[in-house]
Amino acid sequence: MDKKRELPADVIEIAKFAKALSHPVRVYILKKLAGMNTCCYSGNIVEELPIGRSTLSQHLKELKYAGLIQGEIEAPYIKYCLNRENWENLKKIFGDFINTEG
Amino acid sequence: MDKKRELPADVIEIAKFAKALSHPVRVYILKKLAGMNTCCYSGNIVEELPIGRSTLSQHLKELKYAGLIQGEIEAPYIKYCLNRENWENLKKIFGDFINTEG
DNA sequence: AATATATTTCGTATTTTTGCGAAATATAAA
DNA sequence: TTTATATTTCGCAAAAATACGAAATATATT
Repeated sequence: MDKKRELPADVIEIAKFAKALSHPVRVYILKKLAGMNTCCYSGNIVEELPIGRSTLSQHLKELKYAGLIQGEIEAPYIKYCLNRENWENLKKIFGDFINTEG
Repeated sequence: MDKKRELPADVIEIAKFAKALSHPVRVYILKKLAGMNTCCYSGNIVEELPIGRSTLSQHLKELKYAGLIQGEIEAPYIKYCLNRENWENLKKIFGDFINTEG
């Protein structure tokens, strides 16, 4: 029987990505960006959702922090795109997790 | 351009499952249960992790609430097992999500 | 330089999550 | 029936997440 220990790194990584996906607004944004093979603007997203601009901004910030999206200035807009590299990483991590087998 | 609307049901469902996975202790438990093709006891889990018994109990409660595990009394223990049906559901939901394409 | 537009940051309030120890519960064993 | 064991629930405190409007920032246009 294993003794008390820290949680394994892969488990922590799964939880970190899951946390980024734990709010429907963030899932919506990621799904949109992964679905369109293009990018989008904060202003367009906020028109589709029942939240304010500053709230959206916070969700975008969290997705940036998780490395899942990136913003590029295209003044006066900011164009948000999926971070393909980390998105692939998330796919791998989650793919492995849901295929956990005995 | 779409007008402000509620978030789609599938997006909400993804976020709900992601929330259940947003804490490493809960990921650890699910991974363990999905990996072993068997069940386990609260007492065995708590010995492996750096958290107290009542804290673990709360995490188990959340996983139960999310429908991902179920407990069966096997006095004086409680045997926790994966809820295979909902686990399959999570696999499908997440599988579809990570395969979101343009 | 002044104005208009898009977005973020700040300050704040509310709610939710996380964690713990003590007490309660339930049941097996003596 | 008493005692011991496993787990949960309760009560609480601290931290994090969520949301908003007002103000700040940055930059294009006039």
